[in-house]
Amino acid sequence: MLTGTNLEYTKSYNVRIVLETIRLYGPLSRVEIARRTYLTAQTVTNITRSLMQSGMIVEAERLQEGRGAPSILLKINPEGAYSIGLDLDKDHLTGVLVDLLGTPRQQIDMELKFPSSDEAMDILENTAKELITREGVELEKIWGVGIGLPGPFSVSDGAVLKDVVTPIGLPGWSNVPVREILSKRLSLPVFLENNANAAAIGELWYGAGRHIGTFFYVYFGAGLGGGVIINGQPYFGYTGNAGELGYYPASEPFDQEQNSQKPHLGQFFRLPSLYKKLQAEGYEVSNLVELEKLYEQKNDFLMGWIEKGATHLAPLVLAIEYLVDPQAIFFGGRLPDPIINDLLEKLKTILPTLRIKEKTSYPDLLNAAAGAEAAALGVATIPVYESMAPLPGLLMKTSKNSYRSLVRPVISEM
Amino acid sequence: MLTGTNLEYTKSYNVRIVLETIRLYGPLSRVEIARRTYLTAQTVTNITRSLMQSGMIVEAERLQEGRGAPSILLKINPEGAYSIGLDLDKDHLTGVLVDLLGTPRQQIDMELKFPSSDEAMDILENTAKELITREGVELEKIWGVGIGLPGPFSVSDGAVLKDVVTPIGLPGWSNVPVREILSKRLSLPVFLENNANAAAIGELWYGAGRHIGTFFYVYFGAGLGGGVIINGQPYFGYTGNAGELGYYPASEPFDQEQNSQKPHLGQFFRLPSLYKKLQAEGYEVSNLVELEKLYEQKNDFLMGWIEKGATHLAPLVLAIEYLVDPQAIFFGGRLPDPIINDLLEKLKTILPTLRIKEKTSYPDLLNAAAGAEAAALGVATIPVYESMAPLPGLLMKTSKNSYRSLVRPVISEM
DNA sequence: TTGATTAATTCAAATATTTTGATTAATTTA
DNA sequence: TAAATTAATCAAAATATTTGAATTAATCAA
Repeated sequence: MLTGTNLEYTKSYNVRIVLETIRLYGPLSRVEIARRTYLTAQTVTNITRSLMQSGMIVEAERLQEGRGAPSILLKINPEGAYSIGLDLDKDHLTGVLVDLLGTPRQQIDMELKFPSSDEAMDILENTAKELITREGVELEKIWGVGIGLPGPFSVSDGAVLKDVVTPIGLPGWSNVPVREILSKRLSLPVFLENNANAAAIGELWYGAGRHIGTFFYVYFGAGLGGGVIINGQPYFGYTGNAGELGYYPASEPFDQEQNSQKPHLGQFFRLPSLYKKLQAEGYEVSNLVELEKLYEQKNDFLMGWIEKGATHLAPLVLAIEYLVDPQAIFFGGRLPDPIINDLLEKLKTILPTLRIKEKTSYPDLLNAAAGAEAAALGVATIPVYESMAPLPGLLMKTSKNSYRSLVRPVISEM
Repeated sequence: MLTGTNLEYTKSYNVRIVLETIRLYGPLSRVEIARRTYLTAQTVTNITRSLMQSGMIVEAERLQEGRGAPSILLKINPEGAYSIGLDLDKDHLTGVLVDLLGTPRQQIDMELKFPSSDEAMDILENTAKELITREGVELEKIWGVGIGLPGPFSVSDGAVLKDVVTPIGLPGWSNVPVREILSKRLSLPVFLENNANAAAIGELWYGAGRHIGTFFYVYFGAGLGGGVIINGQPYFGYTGNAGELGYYPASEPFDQEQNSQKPHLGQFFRLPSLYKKLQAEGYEVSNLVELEKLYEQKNDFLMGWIEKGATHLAPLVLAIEYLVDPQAIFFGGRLPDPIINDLLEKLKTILPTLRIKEKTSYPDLLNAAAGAEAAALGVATIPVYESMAPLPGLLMKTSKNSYRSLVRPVISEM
């Protein structure tokens, strides 16, 4: 898979480069795009012409500054395409329909309790269809459906593309061909991703990651997950579980129920487990709104939980710092914003006590842009990312040009 | 830095793809190269013609199998180019001159004691010149000089390209323009790299990494370092210190002298510190040969040291497994081979006790191909890598096409 | 008001590289 | 010995970018 390239591939790549430049820095004039991409103005004219014909971009106002002909600004057409994201976890489903700029147009939330794979397929299908109906958009304009599932996955054959999944967090699921089932039922391209990676991709494409190329994303879902973005590209690891820090061993057990398993970090951040502990203390908390309310009351037990969480997270954050050396570490997902912020503050005081002082800069610890629906927005960006991002693999003559295809795939003897 | 591409870039990339295909799988016929790269036979003919003219490849024997015209096999010409690697550490210098196939032609070893930057510049210059004289090769055929220094580096301005360095491990060094000084004195391109990254690049280019795209390299030098290879590309991290696990905090202090610093893993694996401990126990050991001899005697104290080392390394190896998820973790550098092997065996028994059982495959723990001179061979490959590797950045219209340039560089507002 | 200047965009031709189709050469097979 | 097969190459076609000139639309200065 060490393949050459040609003009044809060059073109499709340049189209995406132009599109991405407009998306990130637009509205921009053709000449300005040429200046930034080092393409010629003529090439940009050619490319933008076809992009306008396909409705992906539109001309905006003229910009008059100084002498000469005023430039015509180009911008992404939000209605140029749509995408659907469905984030499924042990205890809930969030579905969103977004436009080309990532703006949510429709959203559906649902409480669940460990759905079986058959139940889940029906729920996912119906939610997608309901979103499309509500927005009243024709099927051709929808680029695809991204589906988020809780990682890690048990990958039986080492396949990088996870079409058939066995999510460890969803009991009873075993080698479910999610992609095949739903793409057939919905007549749309379907992409599967673990929700931590999805949240990271969302942050990369629409959030602060637009201007940060290398970051780690710590995702609070039903448990604890992680996603890695390296040089502007999602990084999945050899088995597809890179960044999965939920099962990192901990020194003490956190969860009485799950004492069959060795103690690990994900146990601590399991929301149902936190609710149960709070209920044992006499606080009636069973959802995020109530949790945030309790936090606003500066509840002692909750404060202690956050402090303890930061203490347990710190060594792993340090390992991320030393091993991955990212520009930033984002924290996001299904915890109330103020609680994440508090956790970050506490981490920021703990980390310096652990570090051996020698570097001049350390990764920023940041609260992720999208809130509780981060994963849903994240998976919704995958079809868009797949169609729009200037993936380096596009320049090579390989048949698979997925966002999951590697820059230089593992070399195999032929 | 989101740049387009064109035919010119396409060509230089295809040239490297052909070269790399021959290097990895050669000798190969033109048609076979075409089949593997998805280029046409005609294109391969054109490219190989110019590669033969520049002396990088040569025709080998004809291969007669079955009907049709026998194919003419092509292979890398070892004498097509040479490269020099100089690995400097706190206590030694290793210099090698290698040919295009990475075969060492000349080697120089030297014991040192914390050389000042001025002393080091002289030693490096003289060693390079001596290597060239001994081999008797003309300067034009030498693609460059790679210089390995102990990481981590203090990067004052966040520059990714480390032309001016302040290695923390070499006291007295401060913002030394190593690249400028030595490229002037030697009239050759000079590349700087920390020796763990260099060893990893060496393993990638000439070792087992030829067929493993994503791996971590744990490097035993004067202290403990690490290098990361992701999808066949060296990964450096945002500050250039990715994989630097030497300063990861440890639970107990290992080194009485350095008790001013907080305890960290690098202290444990410091060779001088081990020698001192052994001497305190009454064993006269002060170099690698004597250390290996002691190991062959199954010395109790040394065995205990290895066991303890494995115990302290295990949680970090697990973090690599969870965060980076590589196909393999290599262990190499300046520890005798049998000791590394022993350490690996012990790690392999400790790790399963730490893991929460849920994955079907784990990274292979492997002894690196090159021995004590891994870092020197590694830095020697950098000029070759820079000239030959099909770096994805080559396809983009950026001025800097170094092996350190990113696939999709950090996006900056213009 | 008008012509000169400036800058954005586009048309048309040139350029460079890959691809396509045909040709030549070398070997095996019947 | 002729047909079949495969490797390698020649020559022409195809395709995208680049180059250079032309067009368009604004400002500036007399």
